Amino acid sequence: MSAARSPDGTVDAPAERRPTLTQVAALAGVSLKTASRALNSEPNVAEATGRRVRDAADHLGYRLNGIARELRRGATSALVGLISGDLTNPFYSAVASGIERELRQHGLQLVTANNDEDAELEHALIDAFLERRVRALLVVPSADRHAYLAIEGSRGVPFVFLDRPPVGLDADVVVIDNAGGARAAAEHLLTRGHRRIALVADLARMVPQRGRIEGFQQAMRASGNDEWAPFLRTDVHDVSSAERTVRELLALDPAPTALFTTNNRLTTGALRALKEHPDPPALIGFDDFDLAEVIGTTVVAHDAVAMGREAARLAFERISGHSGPARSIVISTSVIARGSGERAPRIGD
Amino acid sequence: MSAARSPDGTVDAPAERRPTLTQVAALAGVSLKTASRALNSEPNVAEATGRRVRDAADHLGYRLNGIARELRRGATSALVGLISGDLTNPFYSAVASGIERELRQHGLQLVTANNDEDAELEHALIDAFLERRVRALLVVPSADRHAYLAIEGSRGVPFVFLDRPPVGLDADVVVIDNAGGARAAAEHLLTRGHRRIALVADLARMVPQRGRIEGFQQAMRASGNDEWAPFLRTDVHDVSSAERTVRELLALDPAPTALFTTNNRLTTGALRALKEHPDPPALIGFDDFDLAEVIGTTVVAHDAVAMGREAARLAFERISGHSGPARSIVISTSVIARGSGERAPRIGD
DNA sequence: ATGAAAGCGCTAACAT
DNA sequence: ATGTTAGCGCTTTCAT
Repeated sequence: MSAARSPDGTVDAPAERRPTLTQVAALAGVSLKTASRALNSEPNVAEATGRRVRDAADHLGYRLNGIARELRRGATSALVGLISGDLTNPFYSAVASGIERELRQHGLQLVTANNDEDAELEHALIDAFLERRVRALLVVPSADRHAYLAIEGSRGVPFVFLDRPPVGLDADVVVIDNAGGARAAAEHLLTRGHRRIALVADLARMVPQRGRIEGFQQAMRASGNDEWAPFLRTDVHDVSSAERTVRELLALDPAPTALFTTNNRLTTGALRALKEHPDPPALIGFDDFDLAEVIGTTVVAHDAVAMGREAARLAFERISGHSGPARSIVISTSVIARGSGERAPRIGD
Repeated sequence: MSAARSPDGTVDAPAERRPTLTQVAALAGVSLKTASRALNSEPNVAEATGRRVRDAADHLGYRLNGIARELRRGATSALVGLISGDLTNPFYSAVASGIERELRQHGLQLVTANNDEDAELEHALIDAFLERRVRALLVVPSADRHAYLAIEGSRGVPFVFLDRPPVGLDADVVVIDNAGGARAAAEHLLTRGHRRIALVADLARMVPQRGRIEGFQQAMRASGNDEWAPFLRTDVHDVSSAERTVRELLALDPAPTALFTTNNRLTTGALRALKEHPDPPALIGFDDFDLAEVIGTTVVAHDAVAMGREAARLAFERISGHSGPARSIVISTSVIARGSGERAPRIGD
């Protein structure tokens, strides 16, 4: 090995040029092509020749250059891109994990990027990924329009949209049964006698949120209940504003007897507001979370890892040549009763 | 635009070859190099010429080929690799998020891979990333030896290790003050009068775990307390075995009056075991978590996002040519009292 | 079983 | 302001 470190522990200056296959071949005393064959385990290399080439490569610290290989083989990488919101949100990281595990089965590598929930940045990231010739692109979209991607789809870069359908583009999509889950949550509360039910929702312009709001409203309408209307709050986007919103709701007179929060962030905020409340309202949250069982929070659960896995599966089928109409997979939901959603309204409420 | 979809919504078969810069140049009636200049916003292109080239590119659905560019520019990508455990663990996703945000400042892109806590897979992933000519490699190592990477470091691919120092290799590293945090937690419990303190730790072969165990033991020794010894449990690796272990500890006679769990998974398990316990022991957990405030769990907190950010910073400095001795950054910890760690032992205990 | 030549798509260096 | 030539490091094609 050449000097990786000086005796004093100093890491040497970089910038040595990496050895090339030509150098390996020269050192081994064979032609370029023979060296290539040996290092790629191709047939028709004599045992002894192969050994010589591998020794030379080890000696030089040689590694095949994936960039040159990919260029020669058709300028398409083994990378699949994922563009989503911040991975500290457990929903996105669960999705990413599901994708990653599925891709690995097929020797593909996940590249992630955070769109910061910004449409312009998202567009730029998509461009960057396409320049880098990703094999497929998975997007949890923030942007409102994706028609500009149509020509890419036709060139063999499959797109799969997660959580939110694309706008102006007909592509594979994996979504949650938002309306169904919200309807089930609403019915769960109605069945226990609640009428003044507050709905705390995130940005109403986002399609999944709209689905959850509409599912909730459908259930209310179907039951002939309209006492929820004064307690509708939308465009609550982070934990602290959710906490504030819930405090305000509980200060009303009459106050709601139950809450439905439409994602994990808002549920966290609600739990903060309800902490140490002497007589907390019933609560159901969309999205399951790690400690829900410990806290006793009733949730609308769904399998975010499966969502990622299915999306990766769809993408891989397209990569493998599947063509045909755009497909749509719906991830089902289920209400998991853990106590908070089963609290009845007080007598007379 | 050429047919992206047929009238029936069918996505057409892929495999059309992508247009090249040569074709764009031909269509625009300029030379290859002029087209290159125009699309890269280089100087010395006439306004009108630039427009013509861009129109031609749009018309053909052309995108620069990042692979060819990177080959020509020196076979080094704009990618930085991260190899860590599963991103559904909030610790890893927080680290990834910190890295991602820092890299973005410098136009670098994060590529993630999950080592599944397996040393062989980790080695293979490192090889794959190096073949792909990543600019830097960030590793939360699982493997026991990294000496084989020394020659890479000398070739200008900077390595930064997170959470666990590399073995047999002198490279930049960012770690948590494990011993200090554990010592503080132990003292916190000792101060409140606890003597029979249980320690529930993950795999003892992992360096961060060893640091936490040793910090705890140091504090015990310093206080002259040795009643903790029967309650030491290590190699508890997942939520359900942590739950089981804590149940077993509490069934002992005498039972411990306090617990210290050495990471977020184990704390979750302990919380499950303690749920609905009539007289729970005191509890402090290493790693903060979202709902700790709601549940009232005292923790040893540290900034995992900052850890990622610092690691990315170190890597970027090396990419930018910094050479010099390997550096080591220690992320500090603090005990956040939220109730569970302040419960005193029962009188007489 | 091995080798020579061509070229993937682009940018750098050097004209003009 | 634009064009020409060479070549990044590899794999492919076609010899031998």
